[in-house]
Amino acid sequence: MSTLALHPPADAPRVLDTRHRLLASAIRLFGAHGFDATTVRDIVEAAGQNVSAIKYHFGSKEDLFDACARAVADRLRQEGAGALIRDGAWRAQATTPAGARDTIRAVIRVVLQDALRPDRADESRFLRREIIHTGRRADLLFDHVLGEHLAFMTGLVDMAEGIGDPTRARARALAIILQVVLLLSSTHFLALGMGWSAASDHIADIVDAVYPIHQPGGT
Amino acid sequence: MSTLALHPPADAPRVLDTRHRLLASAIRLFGAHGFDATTVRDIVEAAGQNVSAIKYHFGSKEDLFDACARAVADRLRQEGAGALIRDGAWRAQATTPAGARDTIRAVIRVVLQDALRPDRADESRFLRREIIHTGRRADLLFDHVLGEHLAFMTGLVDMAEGIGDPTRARARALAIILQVVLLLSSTHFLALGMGWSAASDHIADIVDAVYPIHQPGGT
DNA sequence: GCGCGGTTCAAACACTTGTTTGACATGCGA
DNA sequence: TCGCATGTCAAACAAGTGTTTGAACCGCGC
Repeated sequence: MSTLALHPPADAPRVLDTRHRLLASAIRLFGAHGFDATTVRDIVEAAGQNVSAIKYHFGSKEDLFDACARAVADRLRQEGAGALIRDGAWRAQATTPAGARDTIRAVIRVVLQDALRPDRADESRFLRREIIHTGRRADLLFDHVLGEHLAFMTGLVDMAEGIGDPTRARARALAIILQVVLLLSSTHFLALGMGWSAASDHIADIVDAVYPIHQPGGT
Repeated sequence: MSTLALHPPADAPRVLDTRHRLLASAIRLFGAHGFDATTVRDIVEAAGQNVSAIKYHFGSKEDLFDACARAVADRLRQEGAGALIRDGAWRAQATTPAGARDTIRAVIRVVLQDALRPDRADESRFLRREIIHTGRRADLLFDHVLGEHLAFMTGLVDMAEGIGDPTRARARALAIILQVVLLLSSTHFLALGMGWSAASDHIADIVDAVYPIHQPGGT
């Protein structure tokens, strides 16, 4: 069972364990199938709990979903790609266009690897589904997670491509991020179009597709 | 009411009219909210019909959805961007890297405009949702619509960027197509990230973001 | 042991879902 | 006009949904 993620409670009073098991199961199932297609009975069964535990601990199915969104935002911000992005080392090597280009490719690679880590896959999928599907808490996840990525990528793209115009740089950064988000999520499309069964086997290829070394302009 | 799309029946026996109204409403609602979130009562109410009309004319909700997928595939293949792509004129100007780059941008622009046409918006949204969400007939729509786009774009990208390797060119083309698909669909994300309320107002900006003139390699 | 707040449980509730039913309306040839 | 196939309709059905209920259980201070 892979429900052990999400702050494994060390001291763990019984009630906290129940809450965490419910949250982990809900994040996994909401992320995999969406809000409507996930039933509260699926969630409690996966967590080994009773239906009424949701009302008792969270209030309702919607409240549970909100708690999932907040938990995902907190975790990805503190431990996920967000933390890597805030690492100052990236900016040091992005002071020239060529350096910024290498940095963009490195960042994309790190984000891909991080999103595919088994202990982050559930939260990452939840985030992507909210973004792609415009879920009910997409705004929260954008404010707490994606917004930071977008600002960071905007600076890199501006330097790498010498854009100058902030709006254009921002749009370009958004397009790059959306590519990563969708390429990670549309596994069926990757299989149909490329014959790739798992994105994790083709991280380098995806980096090349999203931000190629050989640019349209030359070689 | 905008349910008048999709082969407005000229001769129109009563039964065909009913079928078409149901199909049009179903495509619109399935595309807007997805299979699970759309109820048969929503569909028949929008079409001004009775619940049992679905069983009588299509068999079941799933069969109705299949009919929608086939109708969307047929229409977009014959009249949508697919027909534009098969136009031989594109290839004539794509015999040099610079010409191919211009062609790619022109194709993206045409695809965007076509997808946003009021009389194609419903089918386009249905297609995008199936692709993004890996719906139950994503394979059919890929085979009949997207596959053609991918092959066409692969050739253009290969020429434009001098890639050579067919797999890399295909992956790059896939990434470009997915960008367009997602940028068209994630209106909420466009609003949060860019402050753009409607994609139709920013087609030129989106083309620049997906396939910029100024390339990473230099200005 | 006793009582009590916090927690869990099986069962039931109210509602929506896709589907089915049987009656009714319509058009058309004999 | 009759018979009949074709469409349509309101009503009901069975299953699944989120939610609520009231009793039982647990751990702890007294």
